[in-house]
Amino acid sequence: MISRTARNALRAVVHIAEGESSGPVSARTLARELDLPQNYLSKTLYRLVQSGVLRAVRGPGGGYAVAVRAAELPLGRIVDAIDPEGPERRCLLGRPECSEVNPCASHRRWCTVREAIDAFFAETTVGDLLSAPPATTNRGRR
Amino acid sequence: MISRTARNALRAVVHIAEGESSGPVSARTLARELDLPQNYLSKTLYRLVQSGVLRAVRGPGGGYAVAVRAAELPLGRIVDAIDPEGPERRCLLGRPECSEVNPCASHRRWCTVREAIDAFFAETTVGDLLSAPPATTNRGRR
DNA sequence: ACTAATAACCATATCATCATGATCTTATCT
DNA sequence: AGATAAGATCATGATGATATGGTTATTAGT
Repeated sequence: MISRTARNALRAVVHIAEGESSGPVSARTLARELDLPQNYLSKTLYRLVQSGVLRAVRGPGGGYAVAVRAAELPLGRIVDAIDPEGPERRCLLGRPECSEVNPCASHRRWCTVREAIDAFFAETTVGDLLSAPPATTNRGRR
Repeated sequence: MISRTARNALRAVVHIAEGESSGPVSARTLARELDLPQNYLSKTLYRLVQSGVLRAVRGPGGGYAVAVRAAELPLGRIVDAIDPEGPERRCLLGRPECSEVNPCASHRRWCTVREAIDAFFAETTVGDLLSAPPATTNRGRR
């Protein structure tokens, strides 16, 4: 569905957004807390910086911070920045000639599914994933 | 979404089902007509035989035939036979603790999407993909 | 029995993704 | 200016999916 790297990116951005008030989060800290290799994560974070999702602050005390308000950051924007090709756009059977004008029999039904997926990534934001950490006491946030 | 191998399997089964009346189709013929490497396809077909989707006939004049009526063969049965793990069942963020009893914020919405996908593969059959080949005259099948 | 067609199987190569380790660049602080 | 913390980048290795080539087993026809 989405690549492993993209899932890591989602986790990272959510984590960064959660610690937003305590200043930028370093790749080192992130790597430890998400249990991911630092350099691999670093590359992912860099792509997010390039695509404008994150802000990078260099030097001591630096790290990464979200560049967009979490509530206005759809998950799709993160996934698009990471997954090279985006989700498969072709016909399920790979029929090249299958399109809106000349749909194969499954095309219509498959489109419905694809639209549900697209809607999810377009409408769910990082903000939706914040807070309410299940196992934590939830003292009147917001 | 589904692996490339699974997509090849779908194409193969559809192709075999389409030529059902002319007897079994050999791997060689299939490979040529689908433009796939024969041995790779062969392995895929074998898995479909093992899972009861296809019937294999050995010896001269042999080949593969569908073992189930196309209209009663959901695409999911083919995909399941090929894709080792099946579709990702975990939380989008990979949170291990995220489940029905303790859903993360995106869980509910994501489930909706997953259900749409599951429904597609459960309800769309090979029969739905047969016939109506766009460029062919469609003389009153059924 | 022999031959040929065909599926079944095995060993290896290729390629993309994922991951690791080392090094370079930039910024802050003293 | 020098030391240090941090991001950016490069080169390489590991892993799994994909693909290839060859070998063996089974069946049909003669």
